[in-house]
Amino acid sequence: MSRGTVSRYVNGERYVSAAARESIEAAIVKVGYVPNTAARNLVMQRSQAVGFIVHEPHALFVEDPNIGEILLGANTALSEADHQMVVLIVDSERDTDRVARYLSGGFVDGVIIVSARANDPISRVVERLAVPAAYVGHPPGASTASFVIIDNSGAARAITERLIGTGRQRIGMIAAALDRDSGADRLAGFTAALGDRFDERLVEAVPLYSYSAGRDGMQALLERAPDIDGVFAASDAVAAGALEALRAAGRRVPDDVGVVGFDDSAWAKRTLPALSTVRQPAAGLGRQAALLVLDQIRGVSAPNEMLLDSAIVWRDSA
Amino acid sequence: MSRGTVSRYVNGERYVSAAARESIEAAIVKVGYVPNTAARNLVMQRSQAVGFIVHEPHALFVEDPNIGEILLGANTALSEADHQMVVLIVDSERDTDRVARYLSGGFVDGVIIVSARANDPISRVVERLAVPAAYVGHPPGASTASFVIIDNSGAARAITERLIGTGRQRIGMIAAALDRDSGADRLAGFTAALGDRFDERLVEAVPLYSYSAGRDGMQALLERAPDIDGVFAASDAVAAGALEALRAAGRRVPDDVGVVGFDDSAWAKRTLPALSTVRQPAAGLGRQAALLVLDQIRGVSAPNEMLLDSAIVWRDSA
DNA sequence: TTGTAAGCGTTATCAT
DNA sequence: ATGATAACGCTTACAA
Repeated sequence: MSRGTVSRYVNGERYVSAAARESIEAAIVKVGYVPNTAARNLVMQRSQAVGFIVHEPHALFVEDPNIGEILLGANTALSEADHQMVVLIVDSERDTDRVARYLSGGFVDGVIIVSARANDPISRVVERLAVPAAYVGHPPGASTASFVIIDNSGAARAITERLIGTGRQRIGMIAAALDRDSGADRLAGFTAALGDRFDERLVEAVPLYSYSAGRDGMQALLERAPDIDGVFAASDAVAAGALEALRAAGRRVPDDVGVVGFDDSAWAKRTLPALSTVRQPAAGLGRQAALLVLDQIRGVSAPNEMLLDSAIVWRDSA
Repeated sequence: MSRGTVSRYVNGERYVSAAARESIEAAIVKVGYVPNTAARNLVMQRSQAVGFIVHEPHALFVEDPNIGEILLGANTALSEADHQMVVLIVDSERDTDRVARYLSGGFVDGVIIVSARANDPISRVVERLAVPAAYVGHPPGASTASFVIIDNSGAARAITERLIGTGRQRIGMIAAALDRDSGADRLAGFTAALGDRFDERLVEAVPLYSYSAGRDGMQALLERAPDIDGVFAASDAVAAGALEALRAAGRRVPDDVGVVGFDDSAWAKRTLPALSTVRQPAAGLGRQAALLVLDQIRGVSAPNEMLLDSAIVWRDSA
């Protein structure tokens, strides 16, 4: 039998006689044949794989439960579409170059990108190669890629308003990651909610959505404005850190100061007191991003955008 | 110029004249040429990529900081060796099959496997294909692969002994993941440390290294043995859950009951009180696993094993 | 120093 | 229903 026949058999096409089928099966076990997908990809010009690019600062990747959730959501959707998700971690300059080469190598038919920053080299490569792409969050620059977002600004505004509603007078914010749209938008929502009452001395900007940044930020806020009685932390991890600083300073939560977070991640239910926060559909973000790339890969649709709902969860911290 | 010359230029070999170099460079920018790595791999028979296979129950992948740390450690080492790390997530039956196909496709030159369970289909594929492999933890079955471990049993024994040393009389354990070597070994160490004083009614087995499993396990233990005054939780997440149950039951930690964990993950420093625990060199495990596969890929050495040190960290919970 | 040509393991298009 | 044969985009002798 010829390679052609074997190929047909392996791909389950019709027109393979029982006799051929049998001898092929025998040969396969005898030789221990496994199809070489790389060769197939070369001729097929597709890989049935989608990259998931994570470009987070070290600490955050480890402690942010959101990204794990997004990852799993994306994997589920890709798996259902019989695509392999390969996650690529960008943790250094070298990584950037290598990942760029990987993408041009035709190893993936599309990519999902989380937390890209303005002027991200990876984004530029993706755009130049015209690889189907979907961002979780706003794409940097004037990209033509798809993206999924939540209304960070609106949600921040809503939760701040509820904080106001509980009678807090001196409300501050620990703003994080202002170089990303999510961070900037949350601050914008906070500002909008406060209106006239906004006092810039009550906002402390920290670099990362991290526990330690939250602790430090709260400390700074307490020094600058000891009369603070409410704080919106840009994420649950930040809020958890703030809680520690508050505790160290002898302030009771929510009695002396109310605090609210953002994400409804694993942190939220496990801090003491449990956090009032914004629920973010992390797995849904991943899933939708996956569906958006798949659409582009299939040529079904042009790049598209999508807004997912978030909701306020009221617990004990405010 | 011919393909051959271009190939030589691209791979930075010698014997390329200045004239040729120039016209090639011009052509490259003009056409926007990017090498197709898939084609190169096909002829070279290697991919310069190493798979990192994660096969964790859903919840754990999201909330276990260890795995993130291992991932990052491995990525650093692979990156230094100019290899692309691709992480493959196994979260369903379909995933298993797809990942197996991916491996046979020649997309990776080797694999790092975390938390494989006995009789793992992925492990069988890896073995059959004779892909260079390194496990973090003991490989299941009589594998010929490399692996990196810590002395789970010895560390468990040591921390239990220190718990005894603080005068606790009724010491129990929340044992987790007994179907994995790490879980089983920690229980063995605990048992050994207690010797005659071991009371099987004081150990509660839970399925996962998770917060909720810890909460439930502690509850069960409190019901069965209200006089318990010390507990070794199989991981920090489990310990954190146990702390919640203890708090709910009105027990003070460490006054009424001392608790110790395992891992020294992000949990440990952030629970109240902070956890006494075993420090596990998570990033180091990842790094060493990477080096072990790289060695095999280069044919430098046969499969090998490696033991990394752990240490006890004494904080406030016991 | 450069060009030529074989070959990597598949799929796809033809004849047969 | 099956066998040739030409791609796919690259590396690598070997010849020029």
